[in-house]
Amino acid sequence: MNISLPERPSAEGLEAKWSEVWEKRGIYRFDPESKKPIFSIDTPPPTVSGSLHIGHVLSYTHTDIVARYKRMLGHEVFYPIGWDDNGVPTERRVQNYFGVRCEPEVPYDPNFVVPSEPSKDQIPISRRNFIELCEELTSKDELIFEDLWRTIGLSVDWTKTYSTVGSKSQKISQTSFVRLIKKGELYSQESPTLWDVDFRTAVSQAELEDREVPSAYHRIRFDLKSGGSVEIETTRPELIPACVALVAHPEDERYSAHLDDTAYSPLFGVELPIVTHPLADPNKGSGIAMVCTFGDLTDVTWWKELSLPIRLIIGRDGRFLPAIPFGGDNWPTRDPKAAEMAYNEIAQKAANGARRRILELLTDSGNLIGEPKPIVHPVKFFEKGDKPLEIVASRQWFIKTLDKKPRLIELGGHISWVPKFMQVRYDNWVEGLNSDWNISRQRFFGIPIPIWYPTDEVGEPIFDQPIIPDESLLPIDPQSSTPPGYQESQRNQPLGFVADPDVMDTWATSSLTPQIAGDWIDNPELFDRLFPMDLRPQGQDIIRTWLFYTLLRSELAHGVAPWKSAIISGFVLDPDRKKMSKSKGNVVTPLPLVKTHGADALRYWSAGGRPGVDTAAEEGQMKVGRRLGIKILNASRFVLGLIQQPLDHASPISEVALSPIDAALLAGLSQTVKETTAALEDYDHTKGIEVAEKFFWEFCDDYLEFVKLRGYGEASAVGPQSIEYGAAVSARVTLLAGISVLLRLLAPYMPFSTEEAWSWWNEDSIHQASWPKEEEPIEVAATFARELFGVELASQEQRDDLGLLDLASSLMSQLRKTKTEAKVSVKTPIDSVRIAADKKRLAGLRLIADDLKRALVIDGELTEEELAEGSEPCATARVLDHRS
RNA sequence: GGGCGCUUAGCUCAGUUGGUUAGAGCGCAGCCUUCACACGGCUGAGGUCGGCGGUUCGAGUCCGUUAGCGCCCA
Repeated sequence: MNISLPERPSAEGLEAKWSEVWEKRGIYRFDPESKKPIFSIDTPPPTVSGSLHIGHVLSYTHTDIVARYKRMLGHEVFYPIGWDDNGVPTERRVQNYFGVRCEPEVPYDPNFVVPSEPSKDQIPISRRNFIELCEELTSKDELIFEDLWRTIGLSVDWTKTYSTVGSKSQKISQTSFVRLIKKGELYSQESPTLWDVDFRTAVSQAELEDREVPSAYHRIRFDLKSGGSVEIETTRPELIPACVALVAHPEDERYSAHLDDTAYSPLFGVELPIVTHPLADPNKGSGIAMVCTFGDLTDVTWWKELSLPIRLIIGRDGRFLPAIPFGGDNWPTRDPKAAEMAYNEIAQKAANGARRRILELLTDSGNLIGEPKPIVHPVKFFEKGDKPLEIVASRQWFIKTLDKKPRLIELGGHISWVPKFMQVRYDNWVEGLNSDWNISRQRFFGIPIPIWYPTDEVGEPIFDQPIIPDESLLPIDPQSSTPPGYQESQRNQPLGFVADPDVMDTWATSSLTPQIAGDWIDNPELFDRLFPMDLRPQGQDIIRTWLFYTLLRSELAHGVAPWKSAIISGFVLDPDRKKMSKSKGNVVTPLPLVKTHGADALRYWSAGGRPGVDTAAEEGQMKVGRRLGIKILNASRFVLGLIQQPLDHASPISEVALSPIDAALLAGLSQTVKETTAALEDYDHTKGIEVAEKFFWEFCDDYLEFVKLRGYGEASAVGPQSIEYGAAVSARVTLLAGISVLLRLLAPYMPFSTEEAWSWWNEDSIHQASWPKEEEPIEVAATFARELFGVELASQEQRDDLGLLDLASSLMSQLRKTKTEAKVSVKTPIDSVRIAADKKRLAGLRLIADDLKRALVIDGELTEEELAEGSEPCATARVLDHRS
């Protein structure tokens, strides 16, 4: 054994030193040729255009702890990482960062240079220029993330990094798209679609959020053909021109007489049937409501189930259309002229402006009854948007989802959820699904939908005959490649073709991370060995998106759940346990913290966060982690330094008896191995470090102090007793076994300080060392005895039948207290100790008395008193105070 | 409105199948210049486990109810 110790151990600079060495040696690289069992991890690709915050450290560290543990356990660990740089967040960041915006009509400018300062008015640039800027910025952002990951010591295989817009992702995503069409699981349809008017794109159910918004009920009178009138209440009077019917509950007798009647919309005079539907709430307002196309999702339901006509008045920019053909087939009205005049007042206006004007007109016409009733109600927003969603009719691609709800819930049950209750979130989400998954996005930076459409004689696309590329052609961008059988000159021409202009929803690609990372298309043999993957770690906020969609795609492509286990992390809260948000300005960024406390310290804090439990970003915990790291270095240095001390023995000796307290320590160590391992097997990393750390501190504070003088042997400067060679060997090999095992137990948590300490006496990385087994402490001690001292251990048992560890701790603590109370140093000798304990403990005492005397400098007599069985041991002592 | 989680020492949390005096770390106080560590060590003071009711020989732990906080869904 070659021991090489630093003068003074330091926790500074370990991150840079070791991450470089690890990378150079490639110790985290996945070896597809390996015969070891594979452990595969489907890591979350972070959105690199988002800001880096401490939450990233928490969950990624949890995953890394698992990866390191499994690696030491003897698995070939598949642990890649990706970047999710696809989609709206990146586009928005590029717009703000460079001061540009994408205008697809603008021609490509190969010489375009962004201004040094982002201009206030966004410069319109071509789609291609825009995408180039997206690529430029994301690759910069990726480096920032990668740097953090390396600094906190994630043991990912950096040769396997992917991006969700990269060509491999594009190939896999488009291949899946094409296969789903062929399987009949993907269809396109012109249908009402939730629409963000600012981003001008469709959004899916998973991207919605309800926000409480102030509004008001307006009571409005509709005339009836038969004479008389009915009154409805609405929060959106501006949609009156889009009204297609009035609806009441089937059992509401107030309106049953009117069912054959026709109503006229105020101002526009459009003829409206009066219909019934169970969703009409008799207790809401007047009990009768107007159905518009479309004000909300209930309107969509009524429109669909009651086969009502469609009257669209809001365009994709959120403004009212310039003109409506009143009096035509679709807009029968008793007064087309008046309708047109009224509509001209709101044409081209946005929703709020139109509402104000309509209310004025209704007041003038006498159709507005009473005062508006202010309310606050939930309104659907795109989670990244600022304006309420509108519903427009447009053509979109959908993945069939609703018909799979029972199967998806069943598959959720095949996954082991950590913690278990997170499964409920998933179940609730699936049960509440109300639409198929719309994956078309009218955006620019993303994976193109790989479809063209033939055009008819006037150049209109024939949507129900999409031109689907052969898989072998993928990946493609239909905007720049020509479909088979066509010339490029036929693009956008009558009897030619057009490309589908849209890109896919980000989730439509990132739901394929197991397939992308595992090289599904190009390396199916490897993919089969990796999939289903062992572990999916992720945040609770994306159960309905990333987790759900990945499960859906796995079912569609493979018919199984994509992972064996899913570990769901909680949120990181600020130090005051408030949710972090940019607007509150309480976002904690990780880099300054790594700088101050070190990577192991941040990891230690992370390890304290249990799965599914929100965790506060507490610097206090990081300081504790820092201290643990330093303790690991110092304790290791001390033990190794002790081993290096010469140890003389008079006559050759071939066998050494393990001292009872040493056997007890090894027994405790074995128990610690057992408990730490069990915790990690359960993905309970918090329990794991708790157990290992507790024993480590006891090892340092009690055991080490207890036996260190014995370990010095005759070289000991303190204590009058002569120490046998064998007793010194016993202490030394036990101490060394202690750090050997404890360093390894702590290695997944504290990779830098354990590696540093390990490197002083080992050639290989601790992260490639074997995870300790329960029987290992004694075995390691025996090996050290043989290798370092040429002796065999007489007894090969690790046992603590008499509770010697506890007894030693308890007696030391009591005697230290005596010295503390006497206000003397620990070195001050003690005279006349009297120890009262039960029979068993007194027997134990005799086995450790010599160490006790040495450790606490007991000069005088040690007397015993026997107590009843079960009594706590009690030490009374007198200090020889030389100062008095 | 429905669902899930949380409520234990000043702070952050642990408490396995209900079983004697409820644990840890931080912080705090006091002590110790101890030859691994002052980026340290030792010792100590802090809580009737949110409220109420019940089951039980016995409840932090089980049941009911209520309040507060957080999250998810509508």
